[in-house]
Amino acid sequence: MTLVGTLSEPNLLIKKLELYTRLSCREKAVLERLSAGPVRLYQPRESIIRQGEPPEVVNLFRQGWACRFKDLPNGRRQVVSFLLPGDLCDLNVFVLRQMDHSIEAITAVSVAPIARAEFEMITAEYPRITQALWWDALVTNAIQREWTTNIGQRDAGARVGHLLCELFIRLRAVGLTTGSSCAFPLTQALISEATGLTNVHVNRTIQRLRTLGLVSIKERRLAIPDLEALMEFSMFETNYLHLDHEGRHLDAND
Amino acid sequence: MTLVGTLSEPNLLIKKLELYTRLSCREKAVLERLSAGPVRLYQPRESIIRQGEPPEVVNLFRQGWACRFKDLPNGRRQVVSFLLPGDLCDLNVFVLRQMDHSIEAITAVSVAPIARAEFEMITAEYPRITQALWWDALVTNAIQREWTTNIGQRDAGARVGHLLCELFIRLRAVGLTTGSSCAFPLTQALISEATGLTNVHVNRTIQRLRTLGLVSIKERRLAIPDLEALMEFSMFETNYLHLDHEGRHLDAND
DNA sequence: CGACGCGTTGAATTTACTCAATTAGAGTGG
DNA sequence: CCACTCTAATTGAGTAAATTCAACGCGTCG
Repeated sequence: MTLVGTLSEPNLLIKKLELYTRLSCREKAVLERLSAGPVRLYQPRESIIRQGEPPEVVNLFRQGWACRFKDLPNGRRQVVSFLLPGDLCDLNVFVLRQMDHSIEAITAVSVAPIARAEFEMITAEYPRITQALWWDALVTNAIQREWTTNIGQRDAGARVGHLLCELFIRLRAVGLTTGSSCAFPLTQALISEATGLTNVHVNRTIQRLRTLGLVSIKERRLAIPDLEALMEFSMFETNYLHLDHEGRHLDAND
Repeated sequence: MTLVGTLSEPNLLIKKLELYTRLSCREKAVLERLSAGPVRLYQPRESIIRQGEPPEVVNLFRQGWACRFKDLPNGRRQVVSFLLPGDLCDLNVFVLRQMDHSIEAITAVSVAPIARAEFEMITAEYPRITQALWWDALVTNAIQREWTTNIGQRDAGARVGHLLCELFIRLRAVGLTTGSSCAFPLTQALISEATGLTNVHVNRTIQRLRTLGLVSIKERRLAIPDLEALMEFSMFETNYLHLDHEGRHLDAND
């Protein structure tokens, strides 16, 4: 892990929270400042935090992809979520003593660590932001429930398709897609660890999705020519992502 | 659903929260009062809230078992968690506009609905309780991640065994076990919906666990003669339940 | 070049599913 | 008390989905 100075990309956390409710300029400025501090950089495959360690900061993911996973005694592991730019993790820092899972960089990752004091300042003084952070945490849970459902009920084709839909839509929500495609750094091995399938089977499954014209993955990019069709095929329903501005009654005016 | 007056059982929410941190007498009194109001009763299989509806109250489960589940377009459903006495659900009431899952009674269930105002009073005035409620919410997430892992990585035997370990230990944590056994109202069909297996396969799996002397389920009771052995068999590690008094630094003195 | 990561393929095997029928038990009403 | 009904548990046989194991191709990088 490397520490470097300030970066200046668009703040995707703000973009994401505004899917829930409109923030005021002042609130946005506060969030900008939060994530404008020094940044930690991680290399692909580098560990960000490990199972058993105490969490120390709230991490805001600025660039790159990471995954949350659990190791099992038999040597296998389950990826339980993917962390994308704009995502927050480890809100448990203020409560839990030790991590029950690990987080690891997939690509090069830049993270803005947010200290406890800053967080408490926000929750004390900016109720609308606090509410939006709650929304984010609850959506994270909803995603976790959907993953349970995905692995438990869908066959390999729909299961992989569902994961691809989710990632595409989450990326689109923060503006990281271009038309019907997006950057896609996941290897088939990672997809298999996330879906509970073997890498061999994932390979054959993706080939089938390709043959059906539903997806195309090449050169680290994912293209979904007909998202509606893939959603139908994968029994994907967007509601669990709660992206339809559900906090509109709280919208700021300025 | 039926409304009835006050009941007086031991308050399992308090018991559960004290696994995290010791509460003061005053705090306990507040929590007692919270859940001492009128109670809602549900019959087995009765719906408590349905996917798509807006959540209206925070429900504290006082008696009985319920399950949270998601319906799929193909008619199947996935049970994503079980709600036991002392559990809270639908903290999302203040944030999300619509439920992305349903909740249904398994046995006869009695629930104490907690209004928004009461909740806000607590978070404003009782930081230690608030912290403990956060702990509860975070543990709920940790459980959801473990379920994802369970379904994704363990074979049928360990998967069912793991579920039984979890339920037993959660019940034990609130004092609802007797020696090595506990009430167990789940049908094999429910177990299959929770584990992503078919009921036929669950049946054969439980028979195997029985033959191995690991569990015995009869007359709506579960007995686990050697919990250590079942945990080993199921690759069960308790850490994700965060039951070891992690908030001890916050303990009340009186 | 050689090592390595990643994707791909084949063949055999196993786990879990499907479908259908049967048994057991609890509860109901005549 | 017994027939009737329902739900839940159980069994058997055939099938399908996914796994395992092993090997190979291909591009990148040191």
